[in-house]
Amino acid sequence: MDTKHKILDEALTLFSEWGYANVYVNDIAERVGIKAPSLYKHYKNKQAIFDAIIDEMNNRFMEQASQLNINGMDPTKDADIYKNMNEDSMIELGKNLFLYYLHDDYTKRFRKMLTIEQFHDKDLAAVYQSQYYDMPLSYQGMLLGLMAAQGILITDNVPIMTLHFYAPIYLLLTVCDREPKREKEALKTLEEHLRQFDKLYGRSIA
Amino acid sequence: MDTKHKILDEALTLFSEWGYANVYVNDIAERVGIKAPSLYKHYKNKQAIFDAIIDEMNNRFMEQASQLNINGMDPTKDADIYKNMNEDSMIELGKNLFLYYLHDDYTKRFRKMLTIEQFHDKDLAAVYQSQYYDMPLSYQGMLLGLMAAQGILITDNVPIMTLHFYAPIYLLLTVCDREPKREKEALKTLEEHLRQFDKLYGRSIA
DNA sequence: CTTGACGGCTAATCAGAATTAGCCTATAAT
DNA sequence: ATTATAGGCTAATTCTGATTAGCCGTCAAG
Repeated sequence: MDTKHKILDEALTLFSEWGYANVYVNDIAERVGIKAPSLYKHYKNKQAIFDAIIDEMNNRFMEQASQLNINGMDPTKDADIYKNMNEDSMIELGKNLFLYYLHDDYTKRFRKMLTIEQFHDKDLAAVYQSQYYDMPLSYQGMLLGLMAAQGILITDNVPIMTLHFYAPIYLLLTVCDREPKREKEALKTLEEHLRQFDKLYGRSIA
Repeated sequence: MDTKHKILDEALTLFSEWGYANVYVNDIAERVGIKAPSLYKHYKNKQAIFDAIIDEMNNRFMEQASQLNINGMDPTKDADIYKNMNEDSMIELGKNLFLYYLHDDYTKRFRKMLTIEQFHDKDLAAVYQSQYYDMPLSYQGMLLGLMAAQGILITDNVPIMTLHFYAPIYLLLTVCDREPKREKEALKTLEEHLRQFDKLYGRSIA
């Protein structure tokens, strides 16, 4: 990886753990394996490093969103993927979602950084809201809605059902971000949550 | 309020919005209405202010916990309070919990500060975990468990039912912390969540 | 071969924020 | 009345961390 990019990478790691203000350009340089002044050959200043990270994130999220939209717009694609959905699809969806959020290194660091910086930056708050509230609810709402349409799940209120699906996942995620050692426990709880969710909304109860 | 305490109060306000490192002793002093050096008549240094806030919080939480414990230990007290519980009790419990967390000024500021500082301080992470995961689940688990014992709620897994009750409340709380303007929307969602929860677990379904 | 851009380094410099020194006033206890 | 203390102020001082200056080696393009 070229230095310029390694700087962003290491900076993100540090920012996500300590917050912007607690990280010194020196720390970043050290991890990159150069001296602090050399950073300035690549970025105008510390703030520019932060901004570049945000930019990169925006790009990634934009890609991600456009992909979702394309699928959302194209019923054949959806049908293709979800034509043989069943109860297990839902459980898979939950587990995959959780594990992706939890283990994807970039996502994880970015989420933690957002968590730390959200309150003093409106834009970051908005990004957080979008990534961890609005988009998950609407995207998963679409999937669960499909399942409901097929009678796999039963409800008269898809958004709230989606909330019931997602909120525990989110809560467990924050637990693991805070104390990774609780991951095993969280995974067990996740399993139980999904099984119970299936009992509550699955056709088994009808 | 005496100066010494006002310092803690204003510092907490600032820390909860900007994080420890982004707040200057000058800012605190200004809000208190004194000059920065005067702060040092009350606290050894900036860190001591932070520590005093944590101390105060520990005391409050300890009190709170001991009260819960006393109730938990004393079945007559519980019976007294919860003998005529019904579906509405559960809805009340949810709304009160949410509104208390959301509007209690001290709680709110402290929660936001914890959110910001949690990742670089094991102790704070533990406090957060306790206050917003373990304790709510165990305390509400007790209450919902009582309701289940009385047949008001039906489940074979009280902990997961409690998670289903609490996780959406927590998620909506974080939404409001981030963007208070979404409070109305969140309250509406909360209502729907609780009604749906009642449908899913209440005896109406049995 | 030689030159200029790139990216590294050391040694300043700058800026800003925490903290200390030392003084002053009010007040409460002797 | 005297004095000790609490708590405020202004004016340093100190510390720390970001940034700049200026030097140097490498290497690719001409």
